[in-house]
Amino acid sequence: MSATRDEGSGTREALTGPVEDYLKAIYAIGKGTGAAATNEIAQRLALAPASVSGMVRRLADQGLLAYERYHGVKLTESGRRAALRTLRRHRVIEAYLAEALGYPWDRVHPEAERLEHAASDELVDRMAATIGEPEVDPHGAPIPTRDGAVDETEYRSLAEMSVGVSGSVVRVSDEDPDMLRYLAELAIVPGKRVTVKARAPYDGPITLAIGRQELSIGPALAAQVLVAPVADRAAKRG
Amino acid sequence: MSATRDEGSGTREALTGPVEDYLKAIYAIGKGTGAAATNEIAQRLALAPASVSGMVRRLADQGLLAYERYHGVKLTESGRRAALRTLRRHRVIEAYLAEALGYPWDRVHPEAERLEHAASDELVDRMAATIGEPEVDPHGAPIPTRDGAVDETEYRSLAEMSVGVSGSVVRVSDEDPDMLRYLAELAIVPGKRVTVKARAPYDGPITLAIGRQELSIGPALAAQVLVAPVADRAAKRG
DNA sequence: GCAAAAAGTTAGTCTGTACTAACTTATTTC
DNA sequence: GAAATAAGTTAGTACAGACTAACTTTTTGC
Repeated sequence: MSATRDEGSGTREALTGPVEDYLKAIYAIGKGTGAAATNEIAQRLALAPASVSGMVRRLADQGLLAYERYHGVKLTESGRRAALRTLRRHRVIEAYLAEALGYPWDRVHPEAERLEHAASDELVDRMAATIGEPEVDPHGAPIPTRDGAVDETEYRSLAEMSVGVSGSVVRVSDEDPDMLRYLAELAIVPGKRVTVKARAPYDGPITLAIGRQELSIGPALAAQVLVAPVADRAAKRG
Repeated sequence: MSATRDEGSGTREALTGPVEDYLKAIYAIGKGTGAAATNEIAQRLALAPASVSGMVRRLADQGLLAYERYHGVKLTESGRRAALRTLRRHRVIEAYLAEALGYPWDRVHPEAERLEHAASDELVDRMAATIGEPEVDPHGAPIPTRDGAVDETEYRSLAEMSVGVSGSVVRVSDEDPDMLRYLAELAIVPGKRVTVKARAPYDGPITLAIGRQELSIGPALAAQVLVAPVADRAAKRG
């Protein structure tokens, strides 16, 4: 607490790729406000925990994180802004690749993962404008605005819905290409209306109605599909 | 010549950004075949010559360069291929930014300079396809094909043309935004027909006819504008 | 409430890419 | 062809970001 060095001015110098990745990971874990554990960060970034300890210290020195030894980290306001800037880049790029360049939705993620560190704000804004300022990326994740506002609504997953309840798919996890292809095959994509028809005990399969189709998926998959509640008269009519 | 380590296999591992920059610079200096001097590379990349000595050694170890101490470097076949891959990325990206996203031609270069290291081959190919497989970038530089073929025609610059001769502007240097804006103002852009009307002695201004306009530019600027010869009947009719 | 397990940190090392300062080789000039 | 200059190299250092191994702190389970 001696506060000798005056860091914290550091908000304008461009961040490196790895730094942006740390901030994104911490944001994702803490959902904006919560704390992130060293091991969780390490796992998400596929790094050794020791590497995270080192980096986290540096980011705290730069005023991007609040860090207390042995007790995880939280984003500061400036860290949060930086994370959201990167998230915006990532999602705008994903949306642009899909819309303007015909990328299939299972392949936008890795490309965006690299481009997000290289694209300028101007480029990202032009991309967004070109495809009509989308509000979500191809997987349904909300795109932060230029000034760092995001919809942080928490949705429930298909795995948490009771039998008989209907909902509208709003978002699916974007990182596993195989899973995305499978979901697309099943027509489980953002915007679709689904109803939980049955749920087998002991973590068994969940049976869904989508349009006229009925199908079953495992609970692990169901947990990756986020759903918004829907006025339930539709649930009765299937 | 003991050939203990088997390098040279190294053609498939992705190259780092700095490595791609070195290869591009060496290609640009040697125009594909010639040799590049340490100091020239250093100057082009804005690095200390000592740094270049170090990197050049490593690139030679990887089989990308032929290097003889105190005597500069040359690209090997594999180095040349890598350089052309980066050059293709760069120029396709420039063309795409201008065509598809409305970037002004004086601002595509720095953006492409960063994106060229992050974009996948697939992305670059999709960009090229989307804008109709262009053969040149916005400054007139030829775009290498997927399999590494480039038009290496050497054109003469406006500074080298004799009075009375006409030509068609094929290419301008792409690195100085101010210069590009000025050239655009003067309508000296690829495709334009120009005729050298006069040339003042002692490195004085060069007077050109472009369409109905007549204007003078300094020899330094003229040297940055490459021109293809044109059947000279047009020269008389101005 | 203490031992075992889990989580986190430090210490020391490595690689890539840069730097400066000092030295060596090549080229130019008279 | 030797001295001066230019060009290029080595030696030593730095920094970012990663690693493993060994240690410390916190949490958990009985």
